Amino acid sequence: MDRVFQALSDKNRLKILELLKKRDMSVGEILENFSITNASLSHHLDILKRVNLIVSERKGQYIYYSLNVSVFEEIMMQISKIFNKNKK
Amino acid sequence: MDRVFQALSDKNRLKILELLKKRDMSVGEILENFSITNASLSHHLDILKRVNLIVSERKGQYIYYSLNVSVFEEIMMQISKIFNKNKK
DNA sequence: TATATATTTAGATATACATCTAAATATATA
DNA sequence: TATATATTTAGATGTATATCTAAATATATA
Repeated sequence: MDRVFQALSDKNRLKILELLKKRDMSVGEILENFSITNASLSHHLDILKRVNLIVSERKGQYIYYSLNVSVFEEIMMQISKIFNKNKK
Repeated sequence: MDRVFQALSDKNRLKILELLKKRDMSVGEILENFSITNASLSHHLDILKRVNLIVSERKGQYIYYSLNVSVFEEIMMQISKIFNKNKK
């Protein structure tokens, strides 16, 4: 769980999630919103992918990224567990 | 928001929250559950306090820490925002 | 095969972070 | 005033992280 929070603890990665909230995007499209290199962006995408916050799918030359909404419930539950007093 | 996630991204700090979920504890009581120095623990408590995840209250010689449940709703809402597609 | 898109690798740099030790400071109690 | 509890400060160390440049690799398309 700490690795998920770690993945969420960077402004640029939160911004990536914000972008993907609106619509699925290719790496190039995502990149337009940042002033970092594609190598750095790939690194951030890798981190988000490793903890299952995003998923990728190739479409022709492009690789499209999207939010992995299915992991959302799990994260909410974990956080809920942390704060729910009087419960195991 | 990234600062909250940053605060949550350390195993020891998550463990502190786990402990305080069960009951309020003094620093000494918390410390018994770790093998770090009191200086390091104070540092972690400071980080959690700065983002309002915990609050402290002096009782005589002791200072008791407890979860700040009121911030819970806010965090859940923020995370919900990140993942809720089709919504601003 | 050449080009476009993306990832990966390697090495470099700078910053942040977790931890320690040791000492100083602060507050409350005996 | 001496002791207990906790925080803070300062300096040190080691590791992790974000970023870069440059090059290599992979996949798909023209």
